[in-house]
Amino acid sequence: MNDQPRASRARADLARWVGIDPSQDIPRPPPLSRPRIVRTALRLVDEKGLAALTMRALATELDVSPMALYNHVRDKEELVDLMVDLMLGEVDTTPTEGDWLAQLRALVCSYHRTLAAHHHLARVYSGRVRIGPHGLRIIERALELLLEGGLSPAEASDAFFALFTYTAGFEQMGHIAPQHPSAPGEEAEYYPPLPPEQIPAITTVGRHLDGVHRPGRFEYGLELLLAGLRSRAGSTGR
Amino acid sequence: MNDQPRASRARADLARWVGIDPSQDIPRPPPLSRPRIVRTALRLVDEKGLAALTMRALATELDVSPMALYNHVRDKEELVDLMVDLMLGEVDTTPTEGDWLAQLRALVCSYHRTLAAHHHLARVYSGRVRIGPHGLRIIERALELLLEGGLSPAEASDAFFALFTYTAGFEQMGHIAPQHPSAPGEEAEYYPPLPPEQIPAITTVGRHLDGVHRPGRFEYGLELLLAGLRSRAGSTGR
DNA sequence: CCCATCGATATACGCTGTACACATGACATA
DNA sequence: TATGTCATGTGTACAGCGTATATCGATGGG
Repeated sequence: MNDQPRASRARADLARWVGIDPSQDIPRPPPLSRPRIVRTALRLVDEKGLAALTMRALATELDVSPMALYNHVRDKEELVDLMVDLMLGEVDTTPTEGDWLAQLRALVCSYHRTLAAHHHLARVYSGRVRIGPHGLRIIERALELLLEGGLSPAEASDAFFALFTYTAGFEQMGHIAPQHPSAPGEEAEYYPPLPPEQIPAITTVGRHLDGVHRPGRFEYGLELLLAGLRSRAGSTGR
Repeated sequence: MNDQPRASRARADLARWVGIDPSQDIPRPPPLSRPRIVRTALRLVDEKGLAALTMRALATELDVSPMALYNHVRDKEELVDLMVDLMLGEVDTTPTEGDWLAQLRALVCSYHRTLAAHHHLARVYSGRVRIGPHGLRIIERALELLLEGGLSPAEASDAFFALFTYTAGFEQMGHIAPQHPSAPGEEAEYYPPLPPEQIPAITTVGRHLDGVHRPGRFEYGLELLLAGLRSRAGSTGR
């Protein structure tokens, strides 16, 4: 005996245990592969947060030994890069109707929606990440539209950064809770709360500050940027 | 013997070793305190990067046992929050000359310069961080100026987020190196490089894409946002 | 003078990423 | 059919992490 791989033997044992014929094929999990690893990792992070992404936890999820992952992925950093590019594959870059500005708005909104859908991963998404094919496709599309709008290459580059760093930064910024957390006294405060008269503007704005994710808040900043771009599009650029 | 604390005994031993009178006072390190811990941690991160911030390394830097830190700081997360607020203390919020837009520009630029000066820490700076007194002061000043500009509380809040998430996102975004890293072949590529004809817009823009930190790039996006705000300032808001 | 208290220490635990040596099963070749 | 070869999965081990816990030592008040 002992002539079976561990996994299939375990599956047969399980079959015997629950009382079904172990010789009949228990549906075996699909073989380990780079895409399956990355997909599973992304699902794991989406569901349980970034801290839950552990090589051990991921291996368990895939019913495999931790070190097996390293046959397909150099290290955890590469895994994260691949996850980011997988996520970016969800951004819709197909041309839509409308002028270049409308299409740019659609592109950036799709980018934003994608980051929001994977906000745990978005929090780690920064320039450190290697650009993959999907990221490249997004950049290509954005620059194409900016050039179509008449911007010079230098200005198109600046505009691209403005749009996409705003979007990434927006999704990274969490909740603002300057004073009392929702359950007062539950978490001890590092800082003594300030009386309202010392922060009149904050007091005036009040609840409007709560939460980045108020609907329309992202679009507000985006429209500011796009309006600026429209007004510059005709001019000669730098 | 053994009636001296370890540190001072070690200092006396050192004095004897180098041949000076151990009874005369070797300048003793300042006592451990919360501000000193946070200052040292910030210096450590600035010099060696975020990964170098280890409770053990920080303790060594302070010539103290690792666990001693926990008498002054709840855990590493609180330490980072305190570091962020210490950093934000460098942002200049004093009123300057000029109208509200000019002052807002000055404020955001100071914020940006501060983040750039501590770019390692800036990379971790996100909304998860508790807002401390210095952060609060910056928010207060920004909202004050936006309200002075005639924006409604709701719009002032949106504008605040637009400006500061753009800035934070900008500083978080690192270098873009979609194709070959500077030393080709040095790092293995995850992704096969694409031929230029598949990415014409990127090819056209070319070297302008390199690096977020091109001088003036941050200001370009900032001016887009400010121009949008100016044009909205007169209107009734939402 | 003694004891309480508070800060620093030493030790230890569970967790992480991953290096290394080995096992195994599939396949090319003879 | 027998035999290497090689890719892929396993088991073990290690250094380093944050930090819980117990202990120790100096110091200030009764």
